[in-house]
Amino acid sequence: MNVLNITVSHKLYQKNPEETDLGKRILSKSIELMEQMGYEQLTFKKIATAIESTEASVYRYFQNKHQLLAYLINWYWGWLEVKLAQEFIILNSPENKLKRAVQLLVAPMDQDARIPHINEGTLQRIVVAEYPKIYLTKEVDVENKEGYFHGYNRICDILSMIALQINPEYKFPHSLFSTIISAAQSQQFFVEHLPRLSDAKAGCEDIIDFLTELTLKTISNDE
Amino acid sequence: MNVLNITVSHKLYQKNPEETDLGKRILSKSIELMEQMGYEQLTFKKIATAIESTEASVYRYFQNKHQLLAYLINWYWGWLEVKLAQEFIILNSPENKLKRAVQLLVAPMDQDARIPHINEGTLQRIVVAEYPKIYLTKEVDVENKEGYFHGYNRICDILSMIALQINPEYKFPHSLFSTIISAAQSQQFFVEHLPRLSDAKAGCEDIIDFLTELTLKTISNDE
DNA sequence: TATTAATGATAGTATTACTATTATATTCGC
DNA sequence: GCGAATATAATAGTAATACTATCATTAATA
Repeated sequence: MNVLNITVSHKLYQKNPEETDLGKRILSKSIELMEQMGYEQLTFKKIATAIESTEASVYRYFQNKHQLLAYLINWYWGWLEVKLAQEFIILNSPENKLKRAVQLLVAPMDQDARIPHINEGTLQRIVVAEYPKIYLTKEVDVENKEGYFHGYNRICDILSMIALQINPEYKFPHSLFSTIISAAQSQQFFVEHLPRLSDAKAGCEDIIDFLTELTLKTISNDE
Repeated sequence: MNVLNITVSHKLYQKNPEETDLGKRILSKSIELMEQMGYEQLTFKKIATAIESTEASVYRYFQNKHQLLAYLINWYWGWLEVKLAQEFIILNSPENKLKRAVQLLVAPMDQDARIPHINEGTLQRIVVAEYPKIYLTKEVDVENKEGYFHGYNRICDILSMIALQINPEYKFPHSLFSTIISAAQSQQFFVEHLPRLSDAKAGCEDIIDFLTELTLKTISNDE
């Protein structure tokens, strides 16, 4: 029994994969394969073969690979929002909340035993490696209306509100946090693959320091 | 006669498109079509038809669409480096250099009449809409060795050096400028397509203000 | 003029991204 | 326990894509 249930907009699937055993196996195997071979190389045929089902069955759950990726990524942001809410219960100052948010964005995720069909750590690596692909398309405006980017928008709103508690005069909180969140992803990628674009050493500490300092200095109102 | 010539690593083409008339027509039409229909929808067949040539001829210049995109984007960074160098001749303070760099990243580009086969403004919009696609692949490590990301690395190095003149103690200059450059692109995209992720109004002024303040506050060493 | 290089014309292949159809197995209301 | 609905499997097929290969033609060049 799932105590916790991340809800993803019904525009992001044809048939809810969380409701059936086959659906969960599709999610589980998609995450595993996408991390291994990358978005481009993954096909519905490969997923189907790996779970001993058929291409047509996978298509009943997701219109196409793009929708599947959007589903997974929205699931991730939904889950991150739940994590943030849990953490914020015991954090009082907005500074500490923002610091913790940065840590959650960058530190490797543990698997949540209540949700065995989603490996959160692997999913996080998928987000790092594939995230911009869901919005850098010509369909972005239509898909935005359908809620494809809802999860990301919400995280960005939440962190913006906290920043405004520190400095109500700050003019660009949404720009700042869309930048911070995207830098959290890309710095992880750069450390591993394009190290000249980062000063961080392997491990997440340097990235956390960089982003925390960037955030707090930027929203401070001392001149 | 080209006074100015942007050099792109020979790993980024099969046959140098700048050296022939057909090559230049391929570049020119690729830029036009990619901006119109987006990277995913573009095919070598469509380029060939549009310039009244053949698919096989386009393949003689570029191995595949990915290499073509990498070529165009490297051309853009090479060209931006030339622009920066020109501007820095008359700018003396590192602060003013960084401010001007941010403006160049975000403000729409004018067409350079000396290079009629490259529309710099259109190319800039391609970079905004497609840039992360060249490194978010499983081939990133191999392609990095082949110099696919050289142009970006160089811009990032140059700006890092300038920042260190302002504050030699700053620990994360490369991380900062890879973040700033990527934010320059993504904020332009968000303003147009995902406005909840930005506070900027249409036009480039707000984005420039946001990025300039972010940069200067972050590298300042007053606490 | 002979040679070479560049391009055009055409054809072909393997893979991908689907759609359609029918058969079988399972579940559910009654 | 039966019929109906639903989910999945099995199979086939199609249009488009991303190439590769071959050969003919044209232009440049020595």
